[in-house]
Amino acid sequence: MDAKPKAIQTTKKEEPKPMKDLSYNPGAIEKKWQAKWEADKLYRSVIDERRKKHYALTMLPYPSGDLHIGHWYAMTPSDARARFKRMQGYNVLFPMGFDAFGLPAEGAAIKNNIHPKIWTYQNIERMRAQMRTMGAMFDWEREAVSADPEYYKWTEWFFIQLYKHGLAYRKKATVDWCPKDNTTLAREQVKGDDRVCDRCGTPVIKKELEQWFFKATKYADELLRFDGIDWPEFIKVSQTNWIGRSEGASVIFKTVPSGDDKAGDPIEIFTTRPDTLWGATFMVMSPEHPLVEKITTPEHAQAVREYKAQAEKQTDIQREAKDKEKTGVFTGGYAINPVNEERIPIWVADYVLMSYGTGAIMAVPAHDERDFEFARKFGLKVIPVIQPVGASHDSPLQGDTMTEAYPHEGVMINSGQFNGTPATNDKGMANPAIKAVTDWLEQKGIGKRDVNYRYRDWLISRQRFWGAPIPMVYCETHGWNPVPDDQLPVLLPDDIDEWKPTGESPLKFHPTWKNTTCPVCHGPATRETDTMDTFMCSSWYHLRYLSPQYDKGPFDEQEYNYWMPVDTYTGGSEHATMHLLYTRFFHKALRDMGITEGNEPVMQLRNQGMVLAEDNTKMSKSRGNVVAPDVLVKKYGADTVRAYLMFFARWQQGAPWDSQGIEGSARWIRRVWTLFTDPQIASDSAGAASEETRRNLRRKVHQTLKRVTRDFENFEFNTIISSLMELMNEMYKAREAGAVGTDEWKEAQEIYLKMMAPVAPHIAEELWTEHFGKPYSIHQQMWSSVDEAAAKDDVIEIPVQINGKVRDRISVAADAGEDEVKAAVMASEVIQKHLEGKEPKKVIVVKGKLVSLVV
RNA sequence: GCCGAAGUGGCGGAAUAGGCAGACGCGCACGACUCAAAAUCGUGUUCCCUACGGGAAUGAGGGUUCGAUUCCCUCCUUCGGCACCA
Repeated sequence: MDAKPKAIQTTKKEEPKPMKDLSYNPGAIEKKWQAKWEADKLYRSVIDERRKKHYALTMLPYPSGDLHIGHWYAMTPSDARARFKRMQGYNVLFPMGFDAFGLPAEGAAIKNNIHPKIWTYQNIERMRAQMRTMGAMFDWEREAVSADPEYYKWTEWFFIQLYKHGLAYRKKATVDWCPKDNTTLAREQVKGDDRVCDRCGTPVIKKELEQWFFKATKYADELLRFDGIDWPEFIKVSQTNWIGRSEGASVIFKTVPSGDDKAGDPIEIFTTRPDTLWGATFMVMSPEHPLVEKITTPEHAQAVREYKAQAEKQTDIQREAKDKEKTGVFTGGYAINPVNEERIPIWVADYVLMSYGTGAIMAVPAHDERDFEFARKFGLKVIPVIQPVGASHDSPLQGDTMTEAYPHEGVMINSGQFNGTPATNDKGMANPAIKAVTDWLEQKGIGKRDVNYRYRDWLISRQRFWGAPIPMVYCETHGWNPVPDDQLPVLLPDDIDEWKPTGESPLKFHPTWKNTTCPVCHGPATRETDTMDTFMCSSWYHLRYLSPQYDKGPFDEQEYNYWMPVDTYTGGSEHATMHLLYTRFFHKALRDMGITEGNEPVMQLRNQGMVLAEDNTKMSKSRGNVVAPDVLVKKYGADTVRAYLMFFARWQQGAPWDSQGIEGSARWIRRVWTLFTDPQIASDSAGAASEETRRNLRRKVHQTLKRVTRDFENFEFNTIISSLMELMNEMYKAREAGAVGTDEWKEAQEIYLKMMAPVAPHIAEELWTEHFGKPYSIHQQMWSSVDEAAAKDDVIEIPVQINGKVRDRISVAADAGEDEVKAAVMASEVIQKHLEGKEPKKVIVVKGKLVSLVV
């Protein structure tokens, strides 16, 4: 039959009827569905006690102005997983908001003379619109913006709660100061060897200032425990390193009285090696140690004064440089080693830091590299007290001839009744020598078990405008008092016009803002003009999402009880020791104040990697290598951008962008479209498929479903896409074999679209609803379950190895018994050829996997 | 120096209970369609050799095993955390 005349005839007759547009037009489809989903409140999450909840959280962005590809990389795979969870039947909460306080807004204020609030809210509006193009299932009714007064009212309230519970306090301290951002920083926000500001990369300097702190160190031990939470190993390790717990003992050394007013002040030291006490041949104090002056004898006063002065002048980087030669001066004073009554000299040296331990140490040169270097330079005594095992006969350690310290395991010597006790490389009380000596010290009352941390309290004062005000008031007579709750929030003024950074908060220079009355006596008082670290705002945003309009408290308890804790949290790993540590501290502090429950806010944490530029460097505006998602969405559609971001790298690792690579994902989306919409397919040899074709199709579908389900669970997005591509390729082949129209084909289509829905929500909806006429919405469908029987292979091809080398492949029934398989192997000509008539010594049959012959 | 993660084709990567290394995609090559190009479709693509066959290969070396990308030991490289922290 000739089809051509017929076709011409049809066209003529049916001309008035417009042809359905069958080409894939992502721009139109995506806009259409985004509008409908929003109008229908498809992604509104409300408490439903009958269903299991799933709180999926992704880190909220700073409204810097434009959504970049990194935001997409963080958010769209997280969205896909949240969608998957939803299809699995969970009641999913997936909120979004803005971390809206922060420095760049002030930078813009200075540059463009625009109020930070205006700049910030303009950016938020722009980014919201950009985010809508992602087609994510954000519940916008739960949006929270940390710069909204309704939000920061509660940030202030939390501060007051912490203050009232003794967890917020003010003290004068040597603090880190960024000279570019003109503000103090928390220790976590100073990074790297060169101690630079985390935000701007400028090296920080030290300043002596009175600031507000949160008592995070109270939770040091608890923060080291990660019980019951599924967090990446390296985040836990980073936090553990940061907290830096070391176990040891504190010991009190009495000083030798040598003048009228120096009647033997005791000096406390901390050591992790109390087992080496007998080897302590001198003491070293930090130049800042308060007892230095008292201990120093008149003859040494001049030298000590000079040394202190030069130490003060040096920066931390100079002082803490590891290759720096040791310096120090003798004070003229002596201490008594409490374990053997030896008189030992007391020195001052800057290698001992006032900020750690007690600012004074016992020096054991034989077993500590730093002390050894110091002792050799200044000719101080070296007494070994740990002898390496085995070395004792031929070359025992000797104080005079040692060339380096011996900080390793051995046996105690020169240590009285402890001689012979084995000292291992174990730290703390796991070391028998340390344990024995510490127990003895406690018995004798000389010292006690002690623990020291690197971790410091969180400095939260910032000398900046655009942050939540610290709600404290100072009165000459009543000191510091919190602003009464009914006066919260302390609002930021709109009428500010001087932004120049001066090193003090712009609020200080506002003519009236700081003037208020004392909450106690109602007399004149002044407000704190510093604002809070923005990490304070982000420590609790996951709670504000629960009820952003709630005004009786920071959150609605009912919402809390249903949704918390966060089930999965996704975001960048650069926050390992900042936000992710602060938020844990915050939750524990709130728990102790009776505000939250449970020990941890976040159960499962996963970090995405970074999308690098095509030249393998970090994307930056100055390099001009930034990939703009808006342009990509316009060219390919959001579904393709989403798919490519999930496909192009291991999500938790990241990779350089590849502008050609995205074509592969675009092709996949288009080929799916064609496969499901091409009218030719429906007519071509439909229904003629053999039993085998249909069985194979169904098997592939269920095998894919199994893998995709598993990979979604494990955040392995790249293999989800490749499995879907593979199945699509199979379906094209099945189409050629006439599978279209069969029950297996229909099932394949349905499962395919459901698997695709979390990845590419728009095209999946369009095909599901418009082309197959299935009930709207695909995003409210249940995830299909795997038919294990269908997924099972019935005939498998297995390799046959001879001495570990694959020589042939044979086809056997999947459930074939060992004898059957063996027979099939022996029947192979190739195998017989390789055996050369020999009988295999051993035949290993691994069911369903392979056969291995040993000759 | 201590702690952690990772090293697989030209590239991103797959192989998730020790069992066919290189799935899927990019790129490249060839072919079909086209006047031509793009798009699309098809075929091939780890390396080496005397090439319908054979050998080597998952950072390097060793070990366990019939069999190791996978487990164990030593080392190298890259990335991240800590570091004069007593």
